[in-house]
Amino acid sequence: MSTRDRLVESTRELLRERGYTGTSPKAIQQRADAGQGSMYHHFAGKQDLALAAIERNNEEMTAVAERELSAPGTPYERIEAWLRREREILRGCPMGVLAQDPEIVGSDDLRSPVAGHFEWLRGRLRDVLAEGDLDVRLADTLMAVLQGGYVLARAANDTRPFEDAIEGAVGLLERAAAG
Amino acid sequence: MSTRDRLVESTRELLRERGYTGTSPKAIQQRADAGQGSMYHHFAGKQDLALAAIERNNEEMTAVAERELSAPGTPYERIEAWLRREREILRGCPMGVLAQDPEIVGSDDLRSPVAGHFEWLRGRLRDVLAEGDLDVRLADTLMAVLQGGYVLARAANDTRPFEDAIEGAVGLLERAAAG
DNA sequence: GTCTATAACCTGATAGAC
DNA sequence: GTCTATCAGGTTATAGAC
Repeated sequence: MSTRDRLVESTRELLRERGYTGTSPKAIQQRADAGQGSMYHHFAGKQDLALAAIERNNEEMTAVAERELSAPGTPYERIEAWLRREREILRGCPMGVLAQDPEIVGSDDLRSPVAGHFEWLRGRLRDVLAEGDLDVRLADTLMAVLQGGYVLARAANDTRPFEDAIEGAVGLLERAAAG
Repeated sequence: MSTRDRLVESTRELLRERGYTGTSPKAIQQRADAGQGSMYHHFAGKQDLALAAIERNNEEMTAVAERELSAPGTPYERIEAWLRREREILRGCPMGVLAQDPEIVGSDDLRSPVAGHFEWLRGRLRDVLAEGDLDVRLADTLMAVLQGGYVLARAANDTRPFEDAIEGAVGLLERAAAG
């Protein structure tokens, strides 16, 4: 792995663990085993590093969700599979934690790529919901259950609130899909 | 307002605007128009200030939710009223933003009071759901829709995802309450 | 209760040698 | 590409005078 790649991977890990505000260039360098000069050779600074990390997150997360949402099965089944996918709940959602960081929310340059991922997902979910004759506004409801589930689980330091939130949503959706 | 009270109110504002990690004692002093020595006379440090701010948030938010959930009306109507209450969406939930801050999640001293608020709300919602013969796990689902709605809205810098998430949830809940 | 001084370290970078 | 030196300012306090 190149120094550049190690810097990006270290940034991704640290952004998820500590958020943008809580992540320093120094910590990134240490985790990547790269020097100060090396880091500033490859990237213009902290924001530039974060943008590269967000782009990688976006690529990976989009690929995973697309696989589930375009799999064989009914619209309900595909959405259920996406909702129930195993997640590292207490580590937080790699994109969601960024969407909550005040410094990211306050900067259009940093916020836009995060917003872009959620826009893509919203659109993709709406397609599948429409295919199943379901209310397309449920795209936001279901995405919110996931993001809020992370919030509640991390507050409780327990995965249970996340799991209950998902099961409750699956139950309601099943009813709507059947009806 | 006493210096002490101004310090607590300034801390509440800053925690909501910038999170725990992004809030410095210096910024609190400046907003409260209090000196360094004054702040350290009233509080042991940043964490102590945050604990006082979280406690005030808890008192206020508990009172507001309790009013809605114990109002006259059917269980469905009371939950709908709570879900649809007007909120300052793009400022984020005062408790939710704390539940997402890595430094808070990583410290039991800071996380516990935040967790306590959500536990209270979960219990109160379960009471109302049970009264309406609804699945009590929906307490977490509905709380998650709210928290996740904030996340999506702030990512988009637009209240629409929050509003759609809530409307979708109200629709599903109405169906379940009718069924 | 409030003030100023001091501390030791971190922050996010820039400069220029190698 | 990577290194070390340097920088102005912030961070989270503690100490002791007033």
